[in-house]
Amino acid sequence: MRLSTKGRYAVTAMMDLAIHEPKGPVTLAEISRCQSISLSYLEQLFSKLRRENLVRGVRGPGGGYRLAKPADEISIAQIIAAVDEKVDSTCGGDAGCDEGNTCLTHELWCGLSKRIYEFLDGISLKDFLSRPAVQDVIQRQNSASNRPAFPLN
Amino acid sequence: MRLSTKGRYAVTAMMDLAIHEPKGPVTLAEISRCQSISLSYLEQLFSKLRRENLVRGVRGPGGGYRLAKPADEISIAQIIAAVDEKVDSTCGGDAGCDEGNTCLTHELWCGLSKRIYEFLDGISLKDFLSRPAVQDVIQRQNSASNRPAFPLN
DNA sequence: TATAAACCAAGTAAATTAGTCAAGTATTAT
DNA sequence: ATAATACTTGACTAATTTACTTGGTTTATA
Repeated sequence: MRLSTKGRYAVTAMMDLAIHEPKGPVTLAEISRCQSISLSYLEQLFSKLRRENLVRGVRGPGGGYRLAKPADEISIAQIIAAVDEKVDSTCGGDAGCDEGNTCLTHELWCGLSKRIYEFLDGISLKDFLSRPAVQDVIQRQNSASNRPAFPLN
Repeated sequence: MRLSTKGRYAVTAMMDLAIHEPKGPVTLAEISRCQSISLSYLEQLFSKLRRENLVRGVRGPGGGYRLAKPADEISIAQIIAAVDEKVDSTCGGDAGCDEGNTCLTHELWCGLSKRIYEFLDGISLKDFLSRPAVQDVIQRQNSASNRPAFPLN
């Protein structure tokens, strides 16, 4: 488990999708504009998210991306794991330490790493949707058309 | 909060210190050899750990590093925060999104980030010391002299 | 058919991580 | 005192990862 800006981008983008879910697909161009991330970088991230079956692309005009499953089946851990290259990390085994203490600390780290994963796996996108502030946004979007007639490009 | 190999190095090195605490100071050279991390890189990391008052250097022959406080007062979060440069990360505020949804997702991320920190702050080095496998090592080191008469350099 | 979107791939720039080198300073054993 | 040990600091380099760029191709809608 690894935690960097890359993972943050992916998670916030997924939150965006989750929030807009009732409204329909969200385009990467919108996310790019809103979150100030380059479009092509988003494309790369979403290509990985798609490969892990977390999002589904809808092609053509009016298309975009939406969640591939219900928000309560998508955990933060899944999102981060999807975009991070798995650097299998520890316990190469070739260290050759005096007393085997080496692999003891490695083992301890693995244990910690596992706990972090489990922690993040216990938090789903739906947990965010339940926040009052988010609910407000969803309400607003359902009640009125928010697409401006002349979108700024 | 950020989680990378850098933080892992710091945490495993600190585990090492905690395990050897009863025996006395641990030299960076030993950690370098055992964990296959370059000595100078360790020096950089430990310089940061010392600045945050997590370790204490003992100079002169027979010297090394030891924990600056009891193992139950040092959390994983503290260690990782010490070696990571704080990239204050989110909510630059200059994005200028249509409906303020931007800062909503940022806010959600900040909430998550805080929860991760709290989680890691709830895990102390002492938690590792309580593991049976670690206790064995400490026992072995207390009972017999482990320093070889002719250390390999 | 024109357009708006996802999709794809190769390459580049910037940032971070990791390691190296070198010249110190402090401490202790002898 | 002196030498050995070990920490301290800074500047520099290489490798890796992150982020972005460019230039396309498909696909679906209108």
